Amino acid sequence: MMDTDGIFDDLLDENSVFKNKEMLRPSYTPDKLPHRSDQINDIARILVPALRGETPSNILIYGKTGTGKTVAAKHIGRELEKKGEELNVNCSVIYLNCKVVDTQYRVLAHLARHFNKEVPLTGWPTDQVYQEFREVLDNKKRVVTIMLDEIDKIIGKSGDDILYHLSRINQDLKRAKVSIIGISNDLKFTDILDPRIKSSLGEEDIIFPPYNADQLRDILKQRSEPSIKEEAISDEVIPLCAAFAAQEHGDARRALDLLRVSGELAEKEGEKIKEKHVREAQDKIELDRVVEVVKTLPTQSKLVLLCIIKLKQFKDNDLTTGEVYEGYQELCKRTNMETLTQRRVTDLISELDMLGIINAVVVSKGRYGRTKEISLSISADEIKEVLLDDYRLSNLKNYNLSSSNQTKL
DNA sequence: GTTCCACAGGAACTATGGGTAC
DNA sequence: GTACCCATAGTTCCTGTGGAAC
Repeated sequence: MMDTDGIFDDLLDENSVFKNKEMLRPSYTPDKLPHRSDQINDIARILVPALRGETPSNILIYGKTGTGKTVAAKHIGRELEKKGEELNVNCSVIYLNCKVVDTQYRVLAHLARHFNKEVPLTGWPTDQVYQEFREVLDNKKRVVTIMLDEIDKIIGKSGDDILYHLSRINQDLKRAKVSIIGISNDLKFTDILDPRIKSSLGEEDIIFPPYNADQLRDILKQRSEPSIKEEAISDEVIPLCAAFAAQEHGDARRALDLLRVSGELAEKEGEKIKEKHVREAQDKIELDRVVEVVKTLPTQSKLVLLCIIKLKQFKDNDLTTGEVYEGYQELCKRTNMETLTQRRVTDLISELDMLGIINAVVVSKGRYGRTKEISLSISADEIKEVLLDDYRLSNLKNYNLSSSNQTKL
């Protein structure tokens, strides 16, 4: 008999700080959305013709991540379908995330399948899928609201055509009526839209502004009451989570993540949630984000990053593009990898900068040229481990860049 | 004021691979 | 099955640039 029998019994018996952790996950849609009643009422006012069997105006919803756009849209969608059932009006809402369903063909196929029309994953001409969708949609009287989340992800990716078709589909329909809700993080995405699509799609614009710290506190209170045991949380925790998330452009998702991770850390230590757990959670979330980004970098970017980390071991002040490129060439030779041009490596450095992994500033050193000063903005040790996990880079574990390189530094 | 360095970064192009049309 | 389209990654070529040195 193994002494690990009943391991789950022990863990289940542990004092948990949570009553229902699921309510703190971003995927959970609450019944009430604090501080979004104006936006919800505006959208509802635009959609109410659907309940009378008329076509609602198309809507574009804008707002940064974590401002409640998707949650609000889904909430309204549910309410609309519920009310439609009560009133015996055939009113349906189809939600699509354009980051996942990201081509014209896939969008149309997804819509057709919603009405039980079988469409192969590939093979049909897009026009045929459109025709099939239109026919199945129009076979009875109904009002359909199509929600296209992250709509900016299909713009310019043959997505202009699908938006053009969908925004004009009502002209080809006899019984059914369609309205479109586009949801975007990018306030400027309509700038690159065809003006014809822009005018028909954006009949109504709704903006979701970022939450401030007070509003985030209300949201956290509302979610924490049913999800965290009252005696398991200190008073300062919610205001601190709200303050941290308010600094990150008022992101409610970040605030909820902070609270959930703080709870998990406190639970692991068998304590109630305190300020220190929030601060630890803040670091953990940031590190997890960076680790995730680094893991999914292309190998060449990983090599550039590893080169920067290795060079920084021997140099206190910032590195220049030239130094990094020299070191990078050496690592390429060592790993038998193809060496990219300096032009390309410059771009990779800029990309790493944009991801917040390194900090690269263009500086002029007068007669000694113009370059980028590069420093790390993350903890080198943890990221180095992640990079060396890549089998193509693993033989660089104990390799130091050549002495000629280091003496120059 | 001019020169010069060490790049930055734009533009135009090619190669490649996956999706789409027929 | 094949031709075509398009996005992405990368290259080559080029002009532009801030400021120390002269």
